[in-house]
Amino acid sequence: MNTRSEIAVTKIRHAAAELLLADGPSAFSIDAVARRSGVAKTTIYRHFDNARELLVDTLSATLRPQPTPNTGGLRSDLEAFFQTEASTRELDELAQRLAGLLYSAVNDPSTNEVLGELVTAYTTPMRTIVELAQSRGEVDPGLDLDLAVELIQGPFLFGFLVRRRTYSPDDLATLLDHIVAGLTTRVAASAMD
Amino acid sequence: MNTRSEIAVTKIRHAAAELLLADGPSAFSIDAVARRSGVAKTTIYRHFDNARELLVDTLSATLRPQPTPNTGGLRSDLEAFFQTEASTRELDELAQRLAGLLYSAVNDPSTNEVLGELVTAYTTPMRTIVELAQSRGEVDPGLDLDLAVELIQGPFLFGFLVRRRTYSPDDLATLLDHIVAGLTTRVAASAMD
Amino acid sequence: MNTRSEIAVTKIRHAAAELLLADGPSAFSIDAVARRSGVAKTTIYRHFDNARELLVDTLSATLRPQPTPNTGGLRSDLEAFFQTEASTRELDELAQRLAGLLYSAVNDPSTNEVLGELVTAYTTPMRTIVELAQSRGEVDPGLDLDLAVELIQGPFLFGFLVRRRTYSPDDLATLLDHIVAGLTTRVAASAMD
Amino acid sequence: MNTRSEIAVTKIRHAAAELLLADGPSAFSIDAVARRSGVAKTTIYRHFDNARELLVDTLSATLRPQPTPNTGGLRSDLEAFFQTEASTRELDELAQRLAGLLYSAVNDPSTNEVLGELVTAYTTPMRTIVELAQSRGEVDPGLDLDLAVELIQGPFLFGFLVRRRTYSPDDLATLLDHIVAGLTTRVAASAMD
DNA sequence: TGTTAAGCGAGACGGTACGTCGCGTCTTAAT
DNA sequence: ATTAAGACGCGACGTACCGTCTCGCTTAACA
Repeated sequence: MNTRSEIAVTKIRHAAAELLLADGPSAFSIDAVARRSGVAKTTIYRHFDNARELLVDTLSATLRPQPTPNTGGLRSDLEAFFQTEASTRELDELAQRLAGLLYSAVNDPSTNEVLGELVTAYTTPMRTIVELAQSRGEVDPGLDLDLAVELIQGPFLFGFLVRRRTYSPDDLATLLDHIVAGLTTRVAASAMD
Repeated sequence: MNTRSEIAVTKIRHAAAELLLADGPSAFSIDAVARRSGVAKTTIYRHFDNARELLVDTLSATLRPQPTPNTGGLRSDLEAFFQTEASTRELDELAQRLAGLLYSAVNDPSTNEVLGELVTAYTTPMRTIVELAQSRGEVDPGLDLDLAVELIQGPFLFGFLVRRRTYSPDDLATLLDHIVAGLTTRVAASAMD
Repeated sequence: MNTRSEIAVTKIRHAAAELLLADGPSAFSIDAVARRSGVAKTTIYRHFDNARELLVDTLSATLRPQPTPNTGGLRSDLEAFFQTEASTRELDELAQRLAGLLYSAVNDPSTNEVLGELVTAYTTPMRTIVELAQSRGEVDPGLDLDLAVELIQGPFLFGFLVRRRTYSPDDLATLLDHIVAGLTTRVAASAMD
Repeated sequence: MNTRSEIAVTKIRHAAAELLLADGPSAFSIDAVARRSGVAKTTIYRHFDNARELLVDTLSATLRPQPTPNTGGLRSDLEAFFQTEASTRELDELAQRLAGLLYSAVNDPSTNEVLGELVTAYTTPMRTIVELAQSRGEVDPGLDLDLAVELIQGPFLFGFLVRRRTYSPDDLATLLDHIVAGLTTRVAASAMD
């Protein structure tokens, strides 16, 4: 398909992504995208309701899910997952995009829906890792997958987004050790509380 | 002290907080603050370098650290900490402020410093909780406090900021169970990696 | 043509002229013109580079050249010209506009060009009067037209702008008598100096 | 007298004159004068009611009257007067100051009074020149001195302020020839008109 | 010789205008 | 019917200057 619309939208998306990644979110504006893409502002607004929507579209386009490792063990799956992750050097850009997305989502319900879909897509590999561990008996099959994802991803999110830190291999190992220990420990029925 | 400056700054801060909490961050602007506070725009700029700075000032003013519980055990300390936290209903506002802060910090170095101080202030109670647990022998005294904080706070941050969820008492208990299990498990020297 | 631009520019010019004539130049500002005209400030700046340019545009729009009398004689031509002129009661306003224009021109090169064009337009009738007198033999055909204009208009400019005076018919007659006498006298070759 | 007030006023005047002459009227402001003079803004306002007053004070301080030549003849007196004048290269600055003064006077009655005094002071030499010519019989003793001054100074004012031109010696001679011719011609009783 | 009041510096205040940028809407003409 | 081109109203941005207003500190003159 090469309709005029599609060509225009493609140009818009390219220009938007370039602006966002090269010059940061403060350089991102409909006017700037129009200038850079050569597409008229009117046309942009025909395809994106407002600036936030284009921003979110662009942000989410740059957040690509990880592949799902399958090494046969929880600990090594997680290592594989986060090592790939940790090898990325565009952590700063990623943080910018993620923060922008969270900020938009928190202030705008429709963006929040987009975020929901993105989170689903993004956490699917992790859910699969946990499900495999559960089927292997490493993890309590009764453990809610959402909770598991939070237990695993949460510490990294905190370090990444709040502390803006990176992990040394030692730190990464320690973190994973404790996360895996927490996950694999069978826990007393919490209904006692 | 009741100098003219201090009166003006107080008025500015009040108006800024009102605007931010009542009408959301999109209603926040220097002009709006000037109008609402009755303080001249010039005066605002005399005390705050730019709009972002006033925004960050306002956001951080509304993020108040938790008290540090001391119940004699890690698990019960955490319960106390998060139950207080969880009982709050202004989670949405808190999320907005936090996301705004993270978003600003990620795009502006000077804001990032402010965030750093805030994080320090905010995580101090949690560090104390962990230190007490270490002195009691519940937690490995060799565990880095930053990592510990990430292991504890991370899952909640993920749930809170990314998933925008609240926890049922059961979920909360399960989460704490696994977190505590992870923390209290002595872990083999990670130098093996 | 009734394009949007032209409508806007017309509104701007009207409001600017009203402000300038009614409340004086100190009441003239882009913001005030925007308020009164109902045209957005942005739009004003789209058509006028800055406040001074709009001011000069407005000042010059209100300076309209005189018609050229042709009575058959220099003296009576001048009488006709200045009687029309002298009958005007908006001398004060005219002085304001003229002084504003001179002041702007003297401090800004681009305004000076505008002034040059205005002066050309404004002195054309007088040049014609002199040329006719030269063709009739009343005035030395070798006399530079610029000098002639200065000789004629200069005294009135001085009285009008510096002295802020008006002329009684007697005074006017005396002035014209001497001016005409000066012009019609054949003068020795000035190369003697 | 070297009271504190006088020292302050002197500093203010110096700074004001420097600013006005060096950087032009657009650089002239109370704040700038305060900065440059080291005198507090408060003190400036204690001695000058407002910015315009200080501006006019400064402008008039830089306009110094010419000496009165006395060569024994009208034509040579005028030559002497205007040659001195014409030799000055600060014509541009003079034009700026004069235009500023006229502009202020035309828009503010109290400034207009100041202008009146300045004009009187400035035209006194010319009045004296004419009076001498009248006593010599060169000029009609019945000619009003104000009119005479306008006839003489007017053409130069026009050329100077409106045309921003300078005169070649030839042009100057021609101008003076015609002016003198106009002045020395006995004119029929103008009551005929 | 002290005391007191005027004048001073320092600088914040409310206010208005400046000129710029981005938003989202609208109109016109070309494709 | 869709697009390009670009003006429009709106409103925030951050800056400069206006003239006013405390404040203490310093002088000078008076008691």
